[in-house]
Amino acid sequence: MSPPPALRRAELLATAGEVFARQGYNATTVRQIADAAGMLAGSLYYHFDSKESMIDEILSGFLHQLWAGYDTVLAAGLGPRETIEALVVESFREIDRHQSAVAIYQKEARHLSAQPRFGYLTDSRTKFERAWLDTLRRGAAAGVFRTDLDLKLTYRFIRDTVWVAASWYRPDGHHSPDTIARQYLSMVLDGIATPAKE
Amino acid sequence: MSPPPALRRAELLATAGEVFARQGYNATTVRQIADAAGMLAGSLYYHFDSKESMIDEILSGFLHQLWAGYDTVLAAGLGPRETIEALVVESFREIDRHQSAVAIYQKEARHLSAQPRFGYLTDSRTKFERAWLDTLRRGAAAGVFRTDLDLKLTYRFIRDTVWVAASWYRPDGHHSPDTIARQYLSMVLDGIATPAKE
Amino acid sequence: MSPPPALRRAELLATAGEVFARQGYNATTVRQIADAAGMLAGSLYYHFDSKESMIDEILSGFLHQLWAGYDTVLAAGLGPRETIEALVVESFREIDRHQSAVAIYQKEARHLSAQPRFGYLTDSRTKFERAWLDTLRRGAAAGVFRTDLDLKLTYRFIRDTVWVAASWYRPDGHHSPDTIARQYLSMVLDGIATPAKE
Amino acid sequence: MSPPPALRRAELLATAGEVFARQGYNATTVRQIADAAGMLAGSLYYHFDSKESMIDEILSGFLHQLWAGYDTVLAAGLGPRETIEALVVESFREIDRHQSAVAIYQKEARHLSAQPRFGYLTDSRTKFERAWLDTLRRGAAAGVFRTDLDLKLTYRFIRDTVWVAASWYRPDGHHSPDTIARQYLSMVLDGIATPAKE
DNA sequence: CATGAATGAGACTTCATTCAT
DNA sequence: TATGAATGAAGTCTCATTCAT
Repeated sequence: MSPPPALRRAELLATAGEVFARQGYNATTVRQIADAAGMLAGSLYYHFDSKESMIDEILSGFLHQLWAGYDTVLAAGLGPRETIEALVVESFREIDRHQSAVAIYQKEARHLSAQPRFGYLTDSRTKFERAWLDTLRRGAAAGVFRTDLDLKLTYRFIRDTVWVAASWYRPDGHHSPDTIARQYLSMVLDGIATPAKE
Repeated sequence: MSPPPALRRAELLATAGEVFARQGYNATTVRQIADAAGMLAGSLYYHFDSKESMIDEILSGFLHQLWAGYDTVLAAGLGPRETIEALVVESFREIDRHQSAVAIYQKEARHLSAQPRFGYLTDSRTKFERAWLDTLRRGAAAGVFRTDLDLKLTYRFIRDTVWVAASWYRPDGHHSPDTIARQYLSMVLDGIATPAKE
Repeated sequence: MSPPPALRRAELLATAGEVFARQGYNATTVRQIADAAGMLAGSLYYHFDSKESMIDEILSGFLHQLWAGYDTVLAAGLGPRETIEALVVESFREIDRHQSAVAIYQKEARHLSAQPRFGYLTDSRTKFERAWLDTLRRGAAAGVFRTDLDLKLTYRFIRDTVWVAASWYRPDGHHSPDTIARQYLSMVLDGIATPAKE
Repeated sequence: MSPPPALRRAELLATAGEVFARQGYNATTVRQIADAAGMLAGSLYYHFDSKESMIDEILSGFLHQLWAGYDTVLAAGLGPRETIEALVVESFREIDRHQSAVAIYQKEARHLSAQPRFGYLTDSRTKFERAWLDTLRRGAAAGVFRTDLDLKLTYRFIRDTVWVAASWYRPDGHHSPDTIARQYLSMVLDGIATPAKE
C-alpha cells in the first residue's frame, strides 16, 4: 500500500530539506536529493515542478507555521517582557520542528529574496522586525528593558542569538527546546533588563 | 604605472571576496568575479589557480590575522573577564577589517572543511573553541561568571552573537567596531556575569 | 525498441575508438565523439564518467582479450618456433578485431602509462616482453633461431613489425589477418632476400 | 655574449622537439616549451610565429636532411640489394641525428598532413614509397629478393621495421646507429630463423 | 509512478596568442 | 629580447530539466 500523495510529498520535502541544509541549496544537485529519496533524478519531477519549487515549499511552509505561532503570541496581549519570553520560546520550538528549514532560511534567504517568487521572504522579514522592535520599544518605554542601548542593535543581538542556534542545534541533545530557550532567555534578559533595585 | 603584483592580487581577492560574500561561493561564477574586476574570466587564471584557491586565500588570510590578534590577547595574562572583553573587541575589529571574509566563513566553512585542503578551518575552529571555553571556565571558577549556565551553551551564545554581526555590519554605519563591541559586551556580560550583590 | 545498455555502451566505445584512432586522443574533442554518435556532448556523460574513462575502457578491454588469446597460446606447450608463429597469428587476429584500440595503444600508451590509473599498461607491457623474450631465448637455445643476433633487438624488431601493422591495416583489404600473418612470419623468419647459393 | 640568432633558434627548436616527442604535439603547451627553454611563454613569440611553425620547422628541417641523404644513395647507381642496405643505414643515421623529429613525425604526420601547410609531408611520403618500392621491384626482378611476397606488404614491413625503432632508440645505448642498421638488415634480409638444412 | 536516456545551457578551466613596457 | 598581464576561443564536464516508455 503506497502512502497518500500528500504524505509522500512531505517526506520528499523533508529529505530535500535535510540535503539542502547540509550542503547548501546551490551545492545540492537534484540527483543527490533523488538518491536520498531512493529514486532517480527525473522521477522527482513527477512530484515537483523544479528544484526551486522544493525550496520554495520548504521555506513558505516553515514561515507559515512560524507566523501562526508568533501571531498567537502577539495577539495574547502580554506585557513586553512576557512577549519577548514567549517569542523566544516559540522560536526555539520552531527551530526544533523545522530544523533544516531554519538552517536553509539562514543561509539562502538573503539571495533568494532578490527573486520575485520569493518576495514573501522580504515581507516576512519586515513583519518580523516590526514585531520584535515594537515589543522592545514598548519594554524600554515601560522601563522593563534598559534604555541605554541602541534598539536596533538590541534587536539584531537577540534575533541572531536565537536563530543561529539552528546551525548547531541537534534534537537528540540533552536539552529540549524549552530548556534551551529558558537558558537563552536567562542570558539575554539579565543583560537587557534593568538591573534589580537594591 | 601598474600596481605591484602583491597589491594587484590583494585587490582581486577583495573583489572576489565581496562577490562571494554577497552571493555565496557556489552561486558565484568566475565570470561575475572577472566582471567585477574588469577583466575576462580566463584572465583570472593568470593570477589564481582556481576559484577554490581564491576562497582559500581569502579565508586563510583572514584566519591568519585573526589569530595574530587573538594570540596577542591570550598571551597578555589578563583576567577572564578582561580576556573576554578583549577578545570581543578584537573580534569586532576583525569583522570590520575582513567583513566579507567573515561573512564567507560563516556561510561556507562548514561544507568546505570536509575537503582536506581546508583542514585548517577545522583546526582553527577547535583552537577557537578551546580559547573561549577555557576563558569562560576560568571565569566561572573565579566567580566572575555565573555558574548556573551550561558552559557549552554559553560559549555558543557568545560566539554566534558576536560573529553573526558580520552579516549585517556595514562599516559606513554610525558605529565604530569598538562602539559596537562595547554595546555587545554590555549586553552579553551583564547577562553572564554574576549579578551584582545587594 | 532500444538496445540493451551493454550493447549501447559498446557501440559508443566503438565510435569513440574510431575517432581517437583517427585523430589522436588529445586532438579529439568530446563533441566530435558525440557528433559521431549522434548525440550532444553532454549526453555522453550519462554513459561515461569522462573522456579518460572512455579510452581506459577501450584499452583495458582490448588488453583483456589480447591476453586471453596469448595465454591460451603460451599454455599450449608448443615449441619456440611454433609459439612465435602462433603469437604472431594471434596478434594479427587481435589487430583485426580491435583495430582502433591497437592504433590508440600504439600512439597513447606511453604517455598514458605515467598516470596511476593506467598502470595496467605498464604491467601488460612487462608481461608482454617477458612472454616474447622467453620464447625467443628458448628458440635460440634450441637452435631454431639464430644466435648471432642481439635478443632484445630481435624482440623489438618482431614486436614493432607486427603491431605497427595496425596503423595501415584495413579489414576490407584483400588479405585476411591470417594471410597477412603468414606473410609476415615468412619475412620475419626467413628474410626477404633469396637465400645465397653456396 | 649571447649566441648568434640562428644558433639560439636551433637550440629552441631542439628543446621544443624534445618536449613534443615526449608528450605529443597537442599535449604539449607552449608554456612547457618555454619552461624547458628558461623563458616565459610569451617570449617564444619573438622567435617563432606560432606553435605550429615550430613543429613545421622541426619536421621540414628533418625531411630536408633525410632527402639529402636518400638522394645521394639513390643517385649512386647501386644494385637493388646494396641500395636497400644503404637506405637502411642512412635511415638509422637520420634517426640518430633527428631522434625527436622522427618520433614527432611518426606520431603527428598523419593528422598534420591534412592541413595545406603540411602538404610536403604527403609529398615526401609519396616520394619515399616510390623510392623503396622501385628498389624492391628491381630486386625482385633481378632475383635478389624473393618473388613470392606481396610487394606492398614487404615495403610496409621494412619501412615500419626501420622507422619505429626511433620510438625506443636512445643514442647513449651500446649500439651505434650503424651497428643497429647492420643487425636490422641481417634480420630483414635473412630472417631470424636458422636456415633449414637441405 | 518511476526509469533511462537525452538535451542544452552554462560552469570552470586551459591555452595559444598579443602587446605595451 | 624578454616580461607580465590580458584576451578570447575552445574544451571538459555538470546539472536541471524533459519525455517516451
